[in-house]
Amino acid sequence: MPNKRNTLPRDPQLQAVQDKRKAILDTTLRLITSQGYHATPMSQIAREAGVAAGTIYHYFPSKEDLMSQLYAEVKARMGAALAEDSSHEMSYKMRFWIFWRNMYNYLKHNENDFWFLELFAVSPIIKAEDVRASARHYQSVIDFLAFGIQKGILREMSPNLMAALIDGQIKTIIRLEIAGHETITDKMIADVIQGSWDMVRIN
Amino acid sequence: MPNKRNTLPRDPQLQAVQDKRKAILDTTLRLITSQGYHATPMSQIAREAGVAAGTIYHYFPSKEDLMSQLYAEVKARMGAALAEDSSHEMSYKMRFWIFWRNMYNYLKHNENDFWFLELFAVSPIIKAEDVRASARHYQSVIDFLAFGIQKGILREMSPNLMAALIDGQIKTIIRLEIAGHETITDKMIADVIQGSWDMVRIN
DNA sequence: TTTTGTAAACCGAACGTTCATTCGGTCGAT
DNA sequence: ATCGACCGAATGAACGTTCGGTTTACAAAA
Repeated sequence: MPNKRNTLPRDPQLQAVQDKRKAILDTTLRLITSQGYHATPMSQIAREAGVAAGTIYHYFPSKEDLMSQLYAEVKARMGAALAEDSSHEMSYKMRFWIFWRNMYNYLKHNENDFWFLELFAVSPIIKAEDVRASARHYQSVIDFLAFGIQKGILREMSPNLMAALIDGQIKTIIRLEIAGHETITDKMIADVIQGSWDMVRIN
Repeated sequence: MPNKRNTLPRDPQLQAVQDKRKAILDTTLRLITSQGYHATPMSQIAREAGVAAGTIYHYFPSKEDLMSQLYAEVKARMGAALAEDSSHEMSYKMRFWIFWRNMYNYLKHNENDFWFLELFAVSPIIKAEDVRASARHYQSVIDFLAFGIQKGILREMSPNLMAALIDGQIKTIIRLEIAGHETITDKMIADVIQGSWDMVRIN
């Protein structure tokens, strides 16, 4: 592969470029989740990210596109977190349990990511196309559920429906936990995991 | 009770007043759910509701307050729908089933209400105070679940957690159904109800 | 090594638009 | 004659985006 285009740029410059871009994305995530979309002006993002307003437009063509790219990054981060510590050598139930815990732990310890996804799951700002494009990060989970059905471990049910139901349960308990109206004990978490499992497995 | 203040105003006038207020609320609900908050100007609400912009401010002090009042009305509507056709003479499981179906049917046949609640459940526009104030409409459900626990029918679990989990499951399946990516059969609905029931009952 | 060329990164004041809200006034009912 | 309902043009603030100019990075030329 003598193709020169594959040569990586020098480190310091790449780093600097990523720093600004990252600062903008991080600041946007923080402000949007605490203030909402329409209450977060570009000028504030610029100020708190330590860049000029015009600089944002060097990296992102518009506010809307900034949101789309941020959405994609957050989705990718969570997709990566999902697969951790899972191996094909474990029992099926064990792998199910690990997927569940990975998603739960990730969302619980990344509240901004959680709220951002919640906000934009229902918002007309993120286009259906962006949502579809990000779905690929979760294909491994869908495949895992389909495999379980095929092996006769899980009930005959659409894997997408299954995934959505489990996703809903995890997000429900995290919402309660973050809201703080309810103290969530480890036993409650265990109960909900067991509930998820009982919901999809063949009895 | 000779108190004159309890006398109802004459019908035609009251009707007229309610018509404008209702037209504003209905139009707001329709536009917000299809366009989002920040993309729905007061001028458009006024135009499509058939009133002048200034008139909205005769009924609502601000856009934000208009949202709060609309939120309260939608919550109250759904709370009322929940209790229908339920009677203390039925079996516990039957009443559980009816609550579930009532909420499911209501949200499925009132998509605008559903999306509005979804939008504002996570939006900073609706204040925590409004959310808390609307919770009373669902007290009957919480009481019903607490009663089931006390009778030894349901698992020892916080009724609020139970209610949130079931609420989450209903909304999850409706989201899938409205999105249309997944064809939801009656059997799938029955499966999910059964799943909800298995999740909370003592086996 | 030093100078020069140049293109990308960056800045922030300025622009044009849009929006929530106001207000002076009209209308209709009593 | 009075008062609340209602109107819609006007207002002023806030916003997303643009743009002319400055700085920085780096390599080719001297």
